[in-house]
Amino acid sequence: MDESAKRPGRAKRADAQRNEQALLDAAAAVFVSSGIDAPVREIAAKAGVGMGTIYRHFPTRADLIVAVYRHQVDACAEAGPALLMDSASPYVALDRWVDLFVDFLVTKHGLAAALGSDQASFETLHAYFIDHLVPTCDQILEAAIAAGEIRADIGAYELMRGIGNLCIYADQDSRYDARRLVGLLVAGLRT
Amino acid sequence: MDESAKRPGRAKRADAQRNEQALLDAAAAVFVSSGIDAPVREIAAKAGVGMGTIYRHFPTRADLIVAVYRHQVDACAEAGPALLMDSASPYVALDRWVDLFVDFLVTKHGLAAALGSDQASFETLHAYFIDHLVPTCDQILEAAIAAGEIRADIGAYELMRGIGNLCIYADQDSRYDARRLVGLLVAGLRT
DNA sequence: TGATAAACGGAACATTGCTCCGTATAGTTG
DNA sequence: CAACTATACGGAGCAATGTTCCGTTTATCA
Repeated sequence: MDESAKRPGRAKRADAQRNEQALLDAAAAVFVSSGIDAPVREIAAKAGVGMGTIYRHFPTRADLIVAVYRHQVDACAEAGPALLMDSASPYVALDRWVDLFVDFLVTKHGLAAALGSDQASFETLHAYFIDHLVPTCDQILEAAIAAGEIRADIGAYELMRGIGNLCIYADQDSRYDARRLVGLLVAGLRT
Repeated sequence: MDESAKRPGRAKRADAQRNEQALLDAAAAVFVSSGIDAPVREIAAKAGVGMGTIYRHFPTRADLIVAVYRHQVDACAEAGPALLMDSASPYVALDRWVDLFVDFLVTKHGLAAALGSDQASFETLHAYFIDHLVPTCDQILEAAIAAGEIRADIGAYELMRGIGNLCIYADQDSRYDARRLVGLLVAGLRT
C-alpha cells in the first residue's frame, strides 16, 4: 500500500513529491472555498506552481479530485460491512449508509454534479466512485432484498446515481433539503 | 395576451420582430441538437444575426430558454386541474402530473441542471418555473394530503426540485432511468 | 425624400482549459 | 566535486466561449 511501491522505475524526484503534496493541499483548500470547478490557475497559484506542473501531476481535473477525496470515499466503502453487522436490519444499515454517502456529497460543492455528468474529463472520477462504492451499496441492497424489506427491482448503480443527483446544488438553496428527499427515495424502496 | 399589448411605446420595428422570431426558431433547433448550453455564437449564426442582436433581444440565456419553452411550461401548469378532476384520486393525479413534468424535463438536454443551479444568469428561468409550476403542484399535493394519501411534510417546491434533480443528465446514461427513480420518490410520499 | 430613433453586426476584451517547449535542477556517476 | 542526464518546472500562447461597445445600417414617419 506504500506510495513508493510503483512497479518498475525509480522513485520520483524530491521536488516532484513536494509539488504533488502542495497541489493536493492547495486543491483541498480551494475545493472547499470555490468548489471543485475552481479555475485550474487558482489551484496552481495557491500551490505555488506553474500550469505545466499541475497538468503533469494530475492530467485531468478528475484525477485531482479523486486524489483529494480518495480516503473519504474508501472510508465510506469500508463502512458498509460494519453497518450491516451492527444494524438491527439490512434496511436500517442501508438507511445509515446512505446518510454517510449523502453527508460526504453535500459537503463537496459541485462534486455530485461532476459525478452525474458524462463529460469525458470526469471519466476517472466516475470510475473511482463506481468501482469503490457500488459493490458496498450492492451488498447492503442485496441483504435488504433477501430480508424482504425492499423491492428487488433497483440496482446499486441506479440508486446511487439517484442519490447523487438529489444532492446536486443541495448547498445552494435553503429551501431544499437533500437529506429529506433522499429519505423519501429510500422510503420508496420499502415493500 | 397579444404580444403587441406592450404598455406605452410603439410596436417594435419589423426587422426586430423578424430577428426575434428567427432567434427563437434557431434556439429551439440548437437546444435540441446541442442542449441549452450551446454556444451563443452557434444560435446567433443559425439565426443569421450578429452577437449584439441576440443579447439585445435576450439579455441572458435564461430569457431565451424561457421564451423557447414558455408554452410547454404553461401547458404543464394548466394540465394540473384537469388531472385532478379526471383522476381516480389525488395521488393518481399527482403521479400523472409528475410524469408530464418528467417527460418535459428529460427531453430538454441540460434544462434540469440549469433549473437546479443558482447561477445568477438563470434567475429568470428559475423564477418562471417556480411561478408557473409550483402553484399547480401545490394544489395537487394539498389535495392528496387532504385525502390522507401522502405525508404532509413535503412542499411543492422541494418536491419539484427533487424531481428536477433526478432528471439531471438522465439522457446521458442508459443505466439510469429517471422515471423509475422519480417513481420511487413519489412512492416514498405515500402514508 | 430626408431626418432620426431603433436596431444591427462583429470586433474586441475577459475568462478559462490545455499544450508546448525552452530552462532549471535533482540525482548520479566518474 | 564537477559534469551529465533524465526529470521536472514554469508560463507564454492558443482555442473556445461569454459579454460588451460602438460605428454603421435601416425602418419608419413627416
